[in-house]
Formats: sequence, structure tokens, C-alpha cells
Amino acid sequence: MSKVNHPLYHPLMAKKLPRIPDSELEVLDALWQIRQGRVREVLEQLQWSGREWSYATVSTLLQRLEQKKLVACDRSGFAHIYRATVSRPTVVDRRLQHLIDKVYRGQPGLLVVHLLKSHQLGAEHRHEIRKVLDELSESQSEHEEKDDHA
Amino acid sequence: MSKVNHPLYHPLMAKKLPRIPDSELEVLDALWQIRQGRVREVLEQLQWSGREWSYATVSTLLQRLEQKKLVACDRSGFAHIYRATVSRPTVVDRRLQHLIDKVYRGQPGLLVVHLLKSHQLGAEHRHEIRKVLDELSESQSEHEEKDDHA
DNA sequence: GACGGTCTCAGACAACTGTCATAGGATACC
DNA sequence: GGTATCCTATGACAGTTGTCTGAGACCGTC
Repeated sequence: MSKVNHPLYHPLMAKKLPRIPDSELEVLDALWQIRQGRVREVLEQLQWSGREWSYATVSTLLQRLEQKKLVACDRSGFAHIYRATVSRPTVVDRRLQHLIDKVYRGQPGLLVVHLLKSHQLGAEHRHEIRKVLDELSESQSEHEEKDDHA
Repeated sequence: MSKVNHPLYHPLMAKKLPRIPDSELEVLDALWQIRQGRVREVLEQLQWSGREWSYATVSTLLQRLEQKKLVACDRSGFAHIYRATVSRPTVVDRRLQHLIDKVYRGQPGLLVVHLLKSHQLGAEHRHEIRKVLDELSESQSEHEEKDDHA
């Protein structure tokens, strides 16, 4: 099955993401939360989550993110307005994939099993997991033995 | 109860793991696979998995790992013998925890749900997941309403 | 039009990563 | 003992990350 025809395909997935170090990820995360904003607003969001960075640090990180085309910046006004150009799921997925490749031999199932065994999950999550799993099984058995469809 | 007397205590758990960059992780992984060995053997294992590094590179990485106390080195013989002093699960778990903290707000359940929805898992893993989940539910209902202990 | 508050930007810099070239010690074998 | 071979150790170097200081530009207002 080609990537492009994957049922979960999304245009953003096509973007070749550059490396995103932890610090930049935190800034991105703040941006995702406030949707968009000037440096100071991102900074405040970060402080809100316990990050004590200087204004300049945040500014630098935003610039680096912009260089990598992960955020865009509207410079028409006095204060520049930043917003992310990648979605959270895209980036998260990328990190996840990296982890899976690096330490789970590319097998996400191993990771799930590990997670279930070694981490406490909330009850709601357990229920949701079961639900998702049920759905998976259904669609799986429907398509049984002919899963190479578009 | 002190950490040291905890029933699940293990010396490795106490170790504050330093950052392990990807390159070092690959070397560690090779070491885990061969259990122990001299530089050349680690190199060969790495080549086996497709890594084209020079001898010196591997040697350097092993030394850096040694500085971080993640591998130990027996220097009694002609060729030094390296072996890991951290277990794979320890390191893997650490990476995983990092990911969960960074992008899943500390909630492993979110990660599992995400994984199930966006990654193709093998059928065996799906079955195993369900089994683990069932076990969890059982032990959970036993302890119902008094789960505020580790 | 001078002043206090905001804002951006460039540069800086140490630490960490990724990657090696190479000098030099030990072994082995003729 | 000479020399081919294997091993380690050191230093190097460019690129990335983490973090900030300081110089200057813009704005509203008295």
C-alpha cells in the first residue's frame, strides 16, 4: 500500500520534518495551545507550564522554528505574530515513529504492550483502548484476507 | 519507605540516567545484542544492522558511554572488553517516559490510543494487547476504589 | 520631541553531537 | 630485532542546542 493511499494520509505527513529538539518542541507546544501569538504571549504560556525562560530565548527558538518552516510569522504589524505551520499530530507522530524505529525495531505493537505493562493508565483510557481495539478487529475481520485495498 | 527498601528496587533504577543521544543509543543497542565485546565486535554488529561507521567513531562513542557510566570496560587484557551497565528496559523506559511527558501530558493512555489509531499493528500484538488489557481490568476491579498506592 | 515601555535582531558562547584521522602502544611472527 | 597487524587514545572540527545580553527600532503620551 502506498503511503499516499494510506487511509490516514494527510498532506502534512508528506512534509519532511527536520529535527526538533526538546526546547523547540516546548515552544511549538505552547504555540499550539494559544493557536498564535507574539513572543511575549508564547513566553507567558511557557511560564504558565513552569518554564522559566527569558524573552530572548523564546524569541530565538521561535526564529529557529521559523527557519525550519515549522512556524510562520506575520510581520505586518509592530509585534510579529507567530503560528505553527505543522500540526501537533504530525510532529508527535514523527517523534513516536522515531522512538519505535530506534528502540522497538519498528514494531508499534511492542511499544503498546510495553506501555500497558509498565505504566498506569487511567480507566477512561483503558476503556477507550478497548473500544479502538474492538473497532480494529471488526474492520480487520471484514476485510479479512484482502487487505491490499486502496 | 526509602527507595532503597522498596520491594521493586533495583540498583539500576536509582541511577539518574544522563541524556543518551541517538548515536550512543545505537552503540548501546549493539552492545546489548552481543552482550559484551571489544570495539571491533561492536562495530561489526553495527555494520550488520546497516550502520557504516568507522572504528574510531564507535570507539569514541563507547568511551563517551563509559564516561556516562552506561557501559563498563575491562582493560585487563590486550583488547578492552565493553559491556553495558544499564539494561535495555531501563533506557527504553526512560525514552518512553520522556516522550510521554513531552507530548502526551504525562498520560500514557493517550499514547496508546494514538498508537492504535495511527499505526498498523500485527495481529499477534493486537491479541496480546487485549490479553494484557483483560488482566489489567481484572486486577483493577479487585482493587477497586482503593488504588491510591503505587 | 523626550521618555518609558515594548519589540526585534544579531551575536555570542559554552555544551553536546556526529564523525573521523592519525599517532602511537602491544602482539606476533619470522 | 624488524615489521605487519591490531588495538587504544587524543585531538579535532563542524553542526546543533540551550540560553542569554545588549543594541537598537517603534509606540504612545505628556
